[in-house]
Amino acid sequence: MGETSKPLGRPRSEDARLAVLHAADDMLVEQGYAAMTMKGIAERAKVGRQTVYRWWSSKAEILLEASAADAVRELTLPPGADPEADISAFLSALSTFLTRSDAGLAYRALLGEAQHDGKVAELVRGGDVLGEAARVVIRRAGAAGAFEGERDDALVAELVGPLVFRVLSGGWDPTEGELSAMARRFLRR
Amino acid sequence: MGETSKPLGRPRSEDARLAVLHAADDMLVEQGYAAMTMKGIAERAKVGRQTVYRWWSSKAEILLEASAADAVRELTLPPGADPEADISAFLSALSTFLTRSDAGLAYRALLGEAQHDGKVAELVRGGDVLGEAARVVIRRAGAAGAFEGERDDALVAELVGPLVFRVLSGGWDPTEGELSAMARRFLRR
DNA sequence: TTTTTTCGAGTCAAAGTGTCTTGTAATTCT
DNA sequence: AGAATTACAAGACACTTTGACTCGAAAAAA
Repeated sequence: MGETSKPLGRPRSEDARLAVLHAADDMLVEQGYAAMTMKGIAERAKVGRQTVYRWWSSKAEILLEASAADAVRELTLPPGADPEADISAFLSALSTFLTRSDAGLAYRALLGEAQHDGKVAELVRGGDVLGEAARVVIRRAGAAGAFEGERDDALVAELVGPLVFRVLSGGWDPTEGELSAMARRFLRR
Repeated sequence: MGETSKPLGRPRSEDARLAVLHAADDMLVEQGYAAMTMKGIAERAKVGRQTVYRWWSSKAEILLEASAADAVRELTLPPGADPEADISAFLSALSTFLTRSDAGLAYRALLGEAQHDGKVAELVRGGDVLGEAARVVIRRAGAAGAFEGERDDALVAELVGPLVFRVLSGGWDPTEGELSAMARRFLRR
């Protein structure tokens, strides 16, 4: 059962796939989420409209695929010297991601859309980008045995919740000092 | 300069205003944010389309006005017996607000929209409903002198951030036990 | 009574939606 | 080689929303 036979017919065009992904990313950055349309993406990517609808059913899906890989890359860091430096570096990366990176812009757009679109909510729940990255850092900091008997999700929320909340609700751009204060507070618990 | 003379012309109809607000609220609950349209709201409120556009420029603005008052009411609680009970009760109210109340549904929709619409972002920043309510509770708990020299915004984010993050990113519905654990953690810092 | 502003109702062009059609290209199966 | 299958770009199609606009009527101050 290891090998699936090659599917019939003309294979999917990787060129077309990438063109759509890049067009979506560019349009989000240049014109904003509201101005993004399926029609506009198809035209910009020089791709048939049906080709877009065949593989994605909404602009949210396109955006998710376009940004997920970048998000993971930007939030995956080498281990720091000590737990405080490690956590602090992660919060700093998260802050930059949320406020400055294209992928972060897409993440916020998606999280936003998830609040009033059930399908997007499932997508976001499924590809839990932030959570994955945060868990790695938390485990590293807790290797010595702290955080015993605490739910993973609760810890993730404790770590990223305050920062994410401030960015989402106010467009706040934190200083390094505030970030390391947050890191210290998280570790003393 | 205390008194402004009465404006000329036909006064704004309070009936029309309320009809629009109620129509928007009902449509959000019954059909969801995506299905809400300016046209639909006007028709349901039995109001001219121009009347809607004259006073509000987007469905987000209507929703904000429709839910702001309710939100404040639902999140304003009588003081509790002790700080822990007080904070715990607030988190419980916040959780119910976010996951079950109509106004909370509107709040999440607005916070979502703010992520990809600058105008909505300013509206949300301006009418900082959650922050106002949280500050009251925090001040009450800190009356004895805790939390000295800490920025208000930081404290608000510490208190509500983890809960809000979990609801926004996963539609999570917390138990009473988890809420009081969060309250205790917030007070021991 | 005149002026000013709002009211409900509706028209209109522009744009997006998602499906469908047409003709062509790429790949596997017989 | 030829048939079957699937993807491709281009665009037609009916439907909907948008936001500016027009119309005549109504409500209040000057």
